[in-house]
Amino acid sequence: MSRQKSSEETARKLHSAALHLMRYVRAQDTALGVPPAQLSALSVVVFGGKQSLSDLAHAEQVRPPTMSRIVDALVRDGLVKREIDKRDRRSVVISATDKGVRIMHEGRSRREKRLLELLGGLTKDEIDVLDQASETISKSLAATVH
Amino acid sequence: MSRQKSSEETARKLHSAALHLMRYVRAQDTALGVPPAQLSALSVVVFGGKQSLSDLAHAEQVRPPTMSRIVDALVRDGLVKREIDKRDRRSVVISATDKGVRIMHEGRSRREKRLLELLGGLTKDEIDVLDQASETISKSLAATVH
DNA sequence: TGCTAATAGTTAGCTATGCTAACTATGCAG
DNA sequence: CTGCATAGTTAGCATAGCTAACTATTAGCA
Repeated sequence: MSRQKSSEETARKLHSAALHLMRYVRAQDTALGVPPAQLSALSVVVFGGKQSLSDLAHAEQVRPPTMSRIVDALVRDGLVKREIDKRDRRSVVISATDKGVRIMHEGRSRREKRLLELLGGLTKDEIDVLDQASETISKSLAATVH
Repeated sequence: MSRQKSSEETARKLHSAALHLMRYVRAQDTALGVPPAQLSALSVVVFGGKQSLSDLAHAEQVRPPTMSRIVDALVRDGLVKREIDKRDRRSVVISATDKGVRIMHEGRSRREKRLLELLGGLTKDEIDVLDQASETISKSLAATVH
């Protein structure tokens, strides 16, 4: 029987757990040799498909000039392609190259492997609790429009 | 009745939930006017007490030159004090000023308020699941030495 | 004791990443 | 066709990460 926890205490523990978990998985990314902002933008393009620079900037919560420069670096390193939209020549369409897709999949696999190592020492019940908690968080965040 | 989930799926969901949760709470920090690396270092000093620059760099997982510059900015803005250690004059001791403590407490309160808003829409059972999940993650991370 | 090695920080200089302001090019409304 | 709106880029600033090289201090030991 679990005693009643205060929401305040749960909020603090949740914050700490999420903070350290992200720090733990992000450590894997350095092996790819792609800096964090570029890697994050690349993941949006690889898993979300080709899109405009504005859309990409919005998805990553940065301003267009910041994303423009991140795309510069990704193009320079051959991870994405930048093309003018034929229907609106002001707009550019960013899409992943084969190399970009390959690197992103390697990155995802590394991060998942790292997380699976962590889950490896847990019981089925504990994993089920993590699964439910993840659902709850995602659902709450989706409901809180921002 | 929950069906059997694969660990792979849980790992992906957990990663996504933690990523978006951190993005959500971090958005509160901009109101403080203290950049992210400085705010994070300040929290270590405020909640962990006075310590050397090396200890601080280690806690934040950055190199000493990086932390030296972050401390420069915090000293410039009057949030921490930098003093020479009397017992080892090579070493410096970083401690929070009253202003640093005040700002950090305000930041923590903002983040917690934000998280509590999120937890506010949940049932007691759902919060209990989040509490257990947080415990499990923290325990696993502590057990995995790195 | 006095030389040598180790340790703690800083400085210099590079890259990356965030911003705003100001600009160019294109599209749209009338 | 004129004028405003929109998409992106350029320029310039601040922050934050790194390594290499430096200074100052301490510790080890022959």
